[in-house]
Amino acid sequence: MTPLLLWFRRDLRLDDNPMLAAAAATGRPLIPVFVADAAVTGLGAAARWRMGQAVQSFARSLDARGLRLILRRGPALPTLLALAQETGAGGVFWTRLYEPQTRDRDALVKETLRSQGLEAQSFDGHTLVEPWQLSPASGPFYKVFTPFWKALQARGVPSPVEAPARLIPPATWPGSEDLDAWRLGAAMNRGAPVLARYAEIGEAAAQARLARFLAGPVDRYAEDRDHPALPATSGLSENLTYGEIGPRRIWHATPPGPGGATFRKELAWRDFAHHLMFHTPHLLTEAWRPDWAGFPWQGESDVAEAWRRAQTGEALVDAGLRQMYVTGSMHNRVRMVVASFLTKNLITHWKIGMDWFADCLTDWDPASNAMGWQWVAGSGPDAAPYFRVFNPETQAEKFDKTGAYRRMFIAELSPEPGPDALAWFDAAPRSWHLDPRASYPQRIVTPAEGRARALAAYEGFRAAGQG
DNA sequence: TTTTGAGTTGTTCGA
DNA sequence: GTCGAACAACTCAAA
Repeated sequence: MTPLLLWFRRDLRLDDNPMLAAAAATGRPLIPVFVADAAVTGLGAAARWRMGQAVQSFARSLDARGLRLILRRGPALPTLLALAQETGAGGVFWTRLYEPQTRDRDALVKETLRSQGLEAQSFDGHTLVEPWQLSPASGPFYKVFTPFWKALQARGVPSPVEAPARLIPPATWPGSEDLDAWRLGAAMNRGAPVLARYAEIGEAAAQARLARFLAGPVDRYAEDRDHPALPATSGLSENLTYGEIGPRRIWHATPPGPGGATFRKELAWRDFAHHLMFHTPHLLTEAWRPDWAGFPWQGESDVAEAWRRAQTGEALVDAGLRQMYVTGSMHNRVRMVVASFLTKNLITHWKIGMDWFADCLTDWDPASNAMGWQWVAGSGPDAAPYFRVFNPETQAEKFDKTGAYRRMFIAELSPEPGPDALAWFDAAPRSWHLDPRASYPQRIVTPAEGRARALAAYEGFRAAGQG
């Protein structure tokens, strides 16, 4: 009975973890390991900080079950091979992920381990269903959400598996590195203590979040989810990102009725993004529609910088960008508004916006973000038509009528700014020279100008016979 | 094989 | 204030 290495990546949970359940069922000693390779060190600042928190929390919950999380730095393959040698492990188990680089890495790991006589087994559980399990009769994968959604419901979502009752430790533990020495939060500078006020870290916190959502907000989810000042959403994307909770656990916990159904649909969107990324990996890096490759997006500019610094003078846009900088998250509706503003009103490349999201979001997920940005920009699957330009004023009037959300995050708009608005001045770089007493900036572009600019750009592109 | 209905999230304008 | 149409044309999925 040689030990098994459990290579944890984004499945940092005991519950609803098919890999862990399968490993426990073997009755063999288990050695959990987390490897900080380029997939970790290459994360954006906020996500890297948050990953460190997730790892720390998971290490504690393994401790409580008599196991340890062994930490190692370096490229995954040699690190795992060395650890297997060191511990006499007979194999490695892990939960599958679907980014192209990750798939390449994991395929090589699997092949190499097996060629050296070690077991290598991967498991599902990161998504509701595997990206290849749903397909239309007419082709290999879905390109439109609604048929995907119908097919998902028809197929059904596997039940979550319970946390294993018994986990067997090895006779001796290999050495582990020190998480603090990895300095995963280093790039956050002043932002880390601010983010820490908002983050809800670890499996227990994720379960509590789900329970809180199910105890109230879910019933009004369909009506309230678009209003960013309301506590109407689950906030679980942060935890799903690190696998602190499993999507199948969430799916099966939600009630029937319109609130639950609308919420499950959002979970299905997460799966749809993974489905698209799996079948068309260029979703992450290039215009998904090839005919959009030549669209005249602007690159870096003063207006792009003003957008990042939440100084566009458009209150709903700035509020969203400040919410993201301060809390590591942004309300879904506002994500669309800020993305539309950047890509359409400012004709700036969606990758510039996506890169900023990657740096700021604690719920950063490449599939969901690439799909979302390309959807807004018009270059993506099932994309918004070019004439669909969000008017930030109209959106604010519709979804933040009282201005509560805008005042919540913009100190200059409130005589007595609250803690969320002030937090931005604590978190943002000193080099931005921010002053809470300064007056709120003028608009860098009015909604009318922005709309005209966007429509003209798209019209020109179409007239040039490319769009 | 061909046909047909449908497609996350909007805005504006004019009746 | 409310409502429907226009804003394009195309691709996708399923019958």
